[in-house]
Amino acid sequence: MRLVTWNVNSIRIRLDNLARLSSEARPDVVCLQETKVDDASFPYDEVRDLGYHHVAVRGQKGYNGVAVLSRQPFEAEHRLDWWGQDDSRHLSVRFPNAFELHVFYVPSGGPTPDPEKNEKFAHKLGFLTEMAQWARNEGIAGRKLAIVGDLNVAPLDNDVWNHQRIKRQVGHTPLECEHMAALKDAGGFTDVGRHFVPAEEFLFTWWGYRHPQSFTKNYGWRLDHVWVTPPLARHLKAHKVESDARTWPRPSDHVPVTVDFQ
DNA sequence: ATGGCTCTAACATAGAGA
Repeated sequence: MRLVTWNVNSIRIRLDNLARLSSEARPDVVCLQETKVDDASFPYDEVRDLGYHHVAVRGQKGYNGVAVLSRQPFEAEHRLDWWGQDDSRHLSVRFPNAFELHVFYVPSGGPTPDPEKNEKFAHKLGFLTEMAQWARNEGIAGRKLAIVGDLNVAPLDNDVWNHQRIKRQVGHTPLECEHMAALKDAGGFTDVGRHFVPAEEFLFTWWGYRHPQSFTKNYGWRLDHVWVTPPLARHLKAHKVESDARTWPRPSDHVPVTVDFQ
């Protein structure tokens, strides 16, 4: 089966791009972040027309929002709150006789990498800390499970285009990278991107809008992740960052990440 | 140090993204 995670930066604006991805990559399951739409206004008919008849959404007006689109049915759906906030940053589903899938949209963290001065950064660190506690307390490492989504941290040196320049910026600070390492350890996770692409090579999933040449100059970051527990890691088959999607008309600043399981 | 650009809400411009 083929799984995709993608921060679409508004599902309603990105429907044509979703249709193109659906046609070209033929994913079985699509996990979305930043849908930016409340559940009543979600474009159910449009995604059903693409073949995704089983849909779980957790959205809100204007901000955040996650969703799972699937060609096959899933059994159960859960929503967890983090940092005491019901703000549409997590949704999970269970595929029968297969695995649990948890979709996350981790807070971006605001501009200043200091939790004393910036409540958004404190929120981000608290969110990542609670994820690690959850992974440990719930025995995640022993379950057949994947966490996917925009984790908003580029954890390794070659997950950004210039480590020395960016290591003081939110999303790539040593403190955030330590929180990611603790989460990875707590769940016994395999970082699927780095399972297939050596840490010596650049690997990016996000190119900002603000620099018009960011994609052509490859000023990228790896913010979007698929992490799997040991029982699921045995089934990994392939991985691809769909970088071409950044050149499509009206692109999201994030591109889809595809993982194949056998 | 700041802004670049894109999206939403809502109707001019401000907030958020990272």
